[in-house]
Amino acid sequence: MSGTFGKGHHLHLIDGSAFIFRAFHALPPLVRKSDGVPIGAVAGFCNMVWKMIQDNKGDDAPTHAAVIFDKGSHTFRNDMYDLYKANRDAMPEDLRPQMPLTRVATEAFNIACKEKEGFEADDIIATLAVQARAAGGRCTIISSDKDLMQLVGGGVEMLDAMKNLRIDREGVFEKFGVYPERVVDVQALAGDSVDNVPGAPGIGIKTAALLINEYGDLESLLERAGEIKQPKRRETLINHAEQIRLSRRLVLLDEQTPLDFTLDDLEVREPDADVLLPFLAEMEFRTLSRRVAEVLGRDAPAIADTPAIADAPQVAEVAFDTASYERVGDAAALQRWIDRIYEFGYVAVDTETTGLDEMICELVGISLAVEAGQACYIPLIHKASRGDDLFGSDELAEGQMPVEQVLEMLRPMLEDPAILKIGQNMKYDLKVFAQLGITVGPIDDTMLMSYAMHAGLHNHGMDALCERYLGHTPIPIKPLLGAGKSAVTFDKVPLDEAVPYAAEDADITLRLWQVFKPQLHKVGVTQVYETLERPLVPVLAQMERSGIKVDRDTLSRMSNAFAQKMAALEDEIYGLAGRKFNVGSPKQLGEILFDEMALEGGKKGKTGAYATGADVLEDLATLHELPARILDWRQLSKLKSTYTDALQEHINKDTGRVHTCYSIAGASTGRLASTDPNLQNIPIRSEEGRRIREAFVAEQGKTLVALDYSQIELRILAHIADIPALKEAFARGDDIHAMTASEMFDVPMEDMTPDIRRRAKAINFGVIYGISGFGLARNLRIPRAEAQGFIDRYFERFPGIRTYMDDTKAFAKEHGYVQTLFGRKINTPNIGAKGPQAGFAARAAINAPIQGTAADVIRRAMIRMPAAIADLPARMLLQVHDELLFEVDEGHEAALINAAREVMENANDPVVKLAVKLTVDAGQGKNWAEAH
DNA sequence: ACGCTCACG
DNA sequence: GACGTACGTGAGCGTA
Repeated sequence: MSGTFGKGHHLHLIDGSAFIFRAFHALPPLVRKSDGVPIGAVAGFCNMVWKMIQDNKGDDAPTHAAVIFDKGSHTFRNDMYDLYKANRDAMPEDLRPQMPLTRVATEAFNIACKEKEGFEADDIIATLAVQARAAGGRCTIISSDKDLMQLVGGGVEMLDAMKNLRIDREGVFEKFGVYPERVVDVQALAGDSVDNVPGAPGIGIKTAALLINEYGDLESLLERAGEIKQPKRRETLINHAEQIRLSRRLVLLDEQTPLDFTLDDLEVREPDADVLLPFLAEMEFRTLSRRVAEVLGRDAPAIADTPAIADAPQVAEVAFDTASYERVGDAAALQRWIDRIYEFGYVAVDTETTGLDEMICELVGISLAVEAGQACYIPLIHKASRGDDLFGSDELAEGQMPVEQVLEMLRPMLEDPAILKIGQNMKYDLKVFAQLGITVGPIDDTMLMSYAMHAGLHNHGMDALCERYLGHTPIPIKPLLGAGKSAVTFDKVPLDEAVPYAAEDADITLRLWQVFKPQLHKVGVTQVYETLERPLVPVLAQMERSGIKVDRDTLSRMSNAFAQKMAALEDEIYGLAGRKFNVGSPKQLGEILFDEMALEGGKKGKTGAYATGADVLEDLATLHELPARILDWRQLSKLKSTYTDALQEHINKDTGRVHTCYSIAGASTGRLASTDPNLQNIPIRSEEGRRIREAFVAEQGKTLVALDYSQIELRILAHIADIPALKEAFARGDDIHAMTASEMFDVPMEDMTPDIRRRAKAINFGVIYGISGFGLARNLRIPRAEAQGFIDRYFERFPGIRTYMDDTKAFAKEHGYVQTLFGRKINTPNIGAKGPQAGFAARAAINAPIQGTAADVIRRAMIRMPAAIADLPARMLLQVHDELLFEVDEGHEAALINAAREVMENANDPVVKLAVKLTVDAGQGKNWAEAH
C-alpha cells in the first residue's frame, strides 16, 4: 500500500530512548568479545526491534514506522525551567558509547530513525501522531511513558511492548482518572518526580483527577481555587498557581515540532539482508543474526571467536623492526600513505621539530603509522651534515619533499572530521600545525588515555608507556642530539638515524592506542576521557598560543629595585653575622646561626644539614635580628630570580607575550600544571610580590578580566560529606570561616574576632588536606594537644566530615583508587603500605576527590567556554586552578563576565547535581593586579 | 641529579 | 605505643 498517508494507513512510532534504557537495565552488562566494547543495550534494542517486526505481521501490520530518539540533553523545556529533568542521574558509563550504535542499528533494520536537537522524542511522536490522526490514519505509539498518554484517542493508541498491553482512551482514564485531553491538567497538578516537574505540593494523581473532574479544566480550577473547602488544598493551589501553570507547559507535548520529513517518508521498508546481517555480525550477535538470517532466507554470517585487540597479532606478535620503516621522499610515496590512512580512517601522527617551544620551533619532519610495525617518516628540512664541520652545514639533505607540498597534501586529511588523528601529547603537535595554519582534528591522545586510566600509578610519557605496556625500549633521543655544548637540533640529525627514531614514535603511539582504546571501557573512564580530557586539548592549545602580554620595562625596573635592596640587606647581614658568607646558601647560614652564633633550636634534617626554612627563621626572629633580615632577603631574592628576571626571558620576541605550557597529565588529581614559565604561582599574598602582577597587562584597547570560584573546595566538601550546617551557610552567603568558628568555639557571629576566625580557617583547610593534630598544631603554632582538641570539636559539630574521611579511606583500601564526582579515578597504590607512606596515601586519598572534583568543574567550564564567548571580542588566556583570566576589547567587559560566569557557575550541569551553589567572583583592570 | 626553599591554589 | 605528617604543583639555587 502506498500513496499519501491517510485512511487505511497505520503508523508505528517507537520510543527509541525508552527502548534503550529498558534494554540496558534488563540485561547483564555484555561486552563485544573482540574488543570489550559494551554492547548489552544495543543487543537488547535489536532484539526488541526484531520482535516488534515479527509480532506485527499480518492484518494489523504497520504501513509506516519510525524509531524516535532524544537528542542532546538540552531542550526548550530547560529554557522554561532550568531544573527540568535536573534530578536525572548521569548516563551510565557503559551506556553512553552505545547510544550512537542504536541509531546505526535502526538504520540497519531499514527503519526510519528520527531525532531533533532541542526537542524530546515525545514531541516528535506527538507531532507525527497528530499528523496521522488528521490524515485519517491510525497510529500506535510503542512506549509505556505516561507523558504520551495525552495523545491517545481518535485512532491513536499506545502499546506497552513489554506487557503486550494496548492502551486506549479507557486505559488512560484508568491510569489518570481523566480522559486524554485532560491528562496534562492532572499531570500539572500532580507533578512528576522522575522528570522533576514540580506540580502542586501534596497533590497526587487521585486528588488532581478529582479536582479536574469537579472544575472541568485546570484554568477554571485555578481561577476558582478560592471556592475549595479544604483550607490546605485551597492555599496550595493559590500559592503555587504559577508553578502549576509552568508544570502544565512542561508536560504539554509540542505537536508543532518542525520536521524536515513527512509521514510518507516513513513508509515501511523490508530489511536489506546485505546491510542488516553484516551489522549484526559486526556487533557479534550470534543468536539474533541466526534468527534474522533464517527469516530472510540467508545463511547466518560467520562470527569469529576473535580475541581482544590487546592480544591481537598486530600488538603482541609484531616485533619492533626499526629497519622496516619507510622514508617518504616523493609525492607518489606520500599519496600511497594518504590512501592507506583513508582506508583505515585513522592515523598515528608525530612531529619532529627544532625545539620544545612550539611558538618558536620549526617543523623538521612528520611520522605516520596506521598498522603496528608499519610506519614512515617524511623528512622536511634535515641538513646534509650535523653542522660540526666547517663546510656545508646549511645545505639540505637530498631526497626531501618541499615543506609546502607535503603540508598541502596532508592538510585535507589532517583537517578531515572523518579521519582520527592519534598522538602522544597531541597538544604539542596541534600547536606545531596551528603555527603552519593547519587546524588538526579530531584527535585521540594516548597520553591522556593513560592518564584517565592510570593517574597516580605512573607517569604518562611515551618511553615509560612503551616499556610498561609494549615491553619495548624506544630508541633514546640523547645519542642522536648529543648533550651539552655539542648538542644539535633534530634537523641536524642524519636521515639514516632520524627515520628509525621518528617513525618508531608513530608506531609506538599507534600500538599504545590499540592497547588503550578498548581498556577505557573496562576501567570505566570512557566518559572521563571523552568529556574531561580529549576536548580540553584544543582549548589549551589555543590558550597557550594566545599567551599574555608582559611588560618588560615594569619587570626590569622592579629587578633593579630588588637588587639595590638586596645589596643593602647583605651589608646589614654580614654585620650581624660578623663575617661575609653566601646568604643564598642554607648550609652556610645554618652553620652561622647554630654553630657560630649558637642560637637554640637547630635541627638537622636527613642530609645532616640544619633546617633554615621560613618557619624556623620566624621562630628565631625573637632571639636575634639576623633571621629576620635573612627572611627579608630571601623574599626579595625569590621575587627577583624566579619572577622579575626569569619572566623576562620568557617573553616571546614575535608576540611580546608569555606563552606558558599546561601539562594535562601531570597532577594526579586532575589539576593542570603550568610550566615554562609557571604562571600558576605568580605572587599575590605579599604586597611586594603582588606588584609583579602589574607587569601582566592587557593589550592596548583591551581589558583583563578575572573570574574565580569562591571557596570551591569547601563547597564540594560540604556536598560530598553532606554537612547540613556548611550547606546552609553557603546558601545564606555567610562568611564560611566565621560560621565554622562560631559553631566550634560558641562565639556568636557578631562577636567574631579575626584570631578565632583565623583558627577556624586553618581547620577548614586542614580538613580538605586530611587533617592531623600534628599538622594543625604546626600550622597554628599551638600545642599539639590543643590542636587535637580543636579537631575533636570540629568532628563533634560536623560528624559527616569524619564519616567522609573514614569512608574514603576504606574505599581506597578496598579498591586501590578514589573517585571524583565526575568519575575521574585517582589511584592510591600506597594506601595499604606499612609505615609513614600509608599516612601520606590516606591524606592524599581524602584530598583527591575534593581537589579533583574542583579540577573537573573548571575543566568543564573551560571546554564550554570557547562556544560561550564566540560572539564576544574576547579570549581565554590563563587558568589558575579556580580562576580563569580573559582579555576582552574595552566596552565588552560586562558581557564577557555575564557569559563566562554563567558557564562557570553551571559547569557541573547536567552530570552532577550539587547541593551547594557554585559562585564566581569577577574583577577587571588594565593589569592582573587590578583584575584579581 | 638532588634537596632545600618558597611561590601559588 | 611509636612513628612522623597537613593536599596538589614548578622553579631557582647551592651542593654534591
